[in-house]
Amino acid sequence: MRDVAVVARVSIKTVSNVVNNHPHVHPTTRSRVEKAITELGYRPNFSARGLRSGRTGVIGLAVPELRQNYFAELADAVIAAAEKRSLSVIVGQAGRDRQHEINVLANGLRQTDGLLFSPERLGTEDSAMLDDIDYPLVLLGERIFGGPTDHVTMDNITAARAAVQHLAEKGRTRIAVLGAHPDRREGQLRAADLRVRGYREGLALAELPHDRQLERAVAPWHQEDGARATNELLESGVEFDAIFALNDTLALGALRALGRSGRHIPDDVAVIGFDNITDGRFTLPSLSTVDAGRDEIAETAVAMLVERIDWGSGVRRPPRLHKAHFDIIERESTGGAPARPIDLGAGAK
Amino acid sequence: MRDVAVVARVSIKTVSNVVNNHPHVHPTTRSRVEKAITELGYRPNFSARGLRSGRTGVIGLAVPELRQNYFAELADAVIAAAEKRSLSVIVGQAGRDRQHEINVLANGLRQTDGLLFSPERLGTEDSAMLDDIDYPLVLLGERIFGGPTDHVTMDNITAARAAVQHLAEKGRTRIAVLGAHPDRREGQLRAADLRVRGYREGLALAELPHDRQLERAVAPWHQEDGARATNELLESGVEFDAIFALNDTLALGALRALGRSGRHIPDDVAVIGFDNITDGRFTLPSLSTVDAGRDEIAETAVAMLVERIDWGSGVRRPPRLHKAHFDIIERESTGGAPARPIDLGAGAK
DNA sequence: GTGAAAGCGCTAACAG
DNA sequence: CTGTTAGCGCTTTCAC
Repeated sequence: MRDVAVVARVSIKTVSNVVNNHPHVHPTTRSRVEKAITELGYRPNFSARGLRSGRTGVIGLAVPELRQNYFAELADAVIAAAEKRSLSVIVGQAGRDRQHEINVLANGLRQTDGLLFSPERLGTEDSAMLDDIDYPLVLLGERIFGGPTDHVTMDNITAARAAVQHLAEKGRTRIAVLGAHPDRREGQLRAADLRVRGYREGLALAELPHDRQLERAVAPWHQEDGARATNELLESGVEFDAIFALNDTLALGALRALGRSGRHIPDDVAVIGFDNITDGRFTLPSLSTVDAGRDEIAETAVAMLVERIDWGSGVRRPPRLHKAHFDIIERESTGGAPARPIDLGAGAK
Repeated sequence: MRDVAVVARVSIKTVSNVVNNHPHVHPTTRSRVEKAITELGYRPNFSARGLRSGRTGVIGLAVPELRQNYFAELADAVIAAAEKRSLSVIVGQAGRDRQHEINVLANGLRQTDGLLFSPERLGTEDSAMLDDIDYPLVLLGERIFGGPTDHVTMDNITAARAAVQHLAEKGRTRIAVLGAHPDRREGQLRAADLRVRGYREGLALAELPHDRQLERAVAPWHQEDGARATNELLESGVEFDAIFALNDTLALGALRALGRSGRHIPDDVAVIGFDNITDGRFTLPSLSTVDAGRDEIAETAVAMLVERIDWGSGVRRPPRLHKAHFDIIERESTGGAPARPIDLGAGAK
């Protein structure tokens, strides 16, 4: 910067003004400085800028694993939302073990102004940690009650209820659920627990009996786990005519297992997932699902985080909760018609 | 840091030594400093450290779009490889338009020590840009000849040839290829162009005729594009008994379109993709594919980038090229047996 | 409109 | 083993 100043025969301050698009710089001076900048190939040092301003212009996003399509799409949306605000995003994967998540939550991601955190293994028992957080934080996807932290999530219970109701309206009476958490304890509020609760409420509303055998614990929520759980369900001999998978990835596994077992979807078994990942549009049959408002979640979360950052650590602000809208997307796996024109195969009857 | 020093009654330097795990610090002093650190909740400022050292400890990864599963899995692998070296990763999505890619390439990602760049829209005509790059850069996934830049890629031609040979060995003679680049010009070396070249070579080796009508231009490489192209192929009336999709995502779209048209896979049409994304293991039928060595690519690329960073901008080092190993993965879509035990459905015949 | 000087938090160099 | 000093590149006063 000093070199630029020398070449342009101005002071360092003026160079700074030009770089930061400050008003009140004489056009002639400005162009002279700009010329010097290109000439010397000058590029501002953001570390230094950050040192001065206390801001890095970078936010962190911690997800369990990017290879789960939902989180990849979420990251996509978060990065896009951040870019609109000239922020970049450091992405961390913390879901592989609990300790890793604890470390991330305790320290944030280095070099960032704040963190969007989507926990996988932390639960209500860890909510005490939240009191010690001294950096801007917004939690995604789950509600840990009583915490002092902003949350962006959706109404898991109501959405799950709606999914079950959708199946019930299709005349299904033996609805299995895939993805309950293996060690379910009272008071937990993981997405899995909330959705199972919604499932039960949905059954009750539809006046369907609740059969424990139809509640299948599955973790993690990968495709192979969905396939395995479906196979177990088939082998168990329990009757069922629908599956509600607690996320789309599980549902894709279920689709495969059902297909291989010779079951017809949706005639023998209807399937609905949760998340509305892109893949679900192009399976055969295409996958009905709950659209969980991913883009709204990303946009809101980034906006909230930016506000927290701008407020600084001075005033304590009350925690906020945003619940994104959801939608039931009916596709072929629950009897919906194929979408036109793209995913309707030629010659389809 | 000064506060910590005061509380621990040592100098700032000693605090620094403790924080950086320097040797030659008296255990007593160390513990006193550590106590002060927790007491005050001190956390080092990485901007300042970066300012001093000229390093940020952050690398950039620019991919076209994270929502394409291949890139999500690549990002996953890159982040994991970076974490092993205590680096974090800023992920940018630059593939939406060409100008965006040019900007990223020209400037790198701010706040980073170097960039891993997987271009989507840039081609050989842009290779001149590479001469002006003044930061550590490693290109992923495509070879732009003659550049001064490190590349990590795979042998697209040979791999594509092997895929075609695999189909030929299965007795297929009318092999369509999905995903050729729409404006194909000579001298281009995009993955699409190289793979088409491999396709042609594979046909020649198998002594199969080359039919231009079986070469389908498709862009971008999303599932819907694969489905659409397959429908067009079906409607065109051209005979074919196999599809080689230039990536798995296209192949998934093809699987759906073929299924809806009533074609049986692999009996009527065999399908092979490219990339070995996780989804391909759980479709019905599961998808044969070319494993493109994603993890090897990520690991090598990060290692190369770290070397470039360590070398500094002083000496000009010659560009390096690493080609990852590839494998043909035979699954059901080309007649392979289902994998045991997970994705074999119960009751499968 | 522009310049001069101070200082953000840290580490490297050197001294003790 | 520990302390002192200087300076990384930038922005922010405050003068002019």
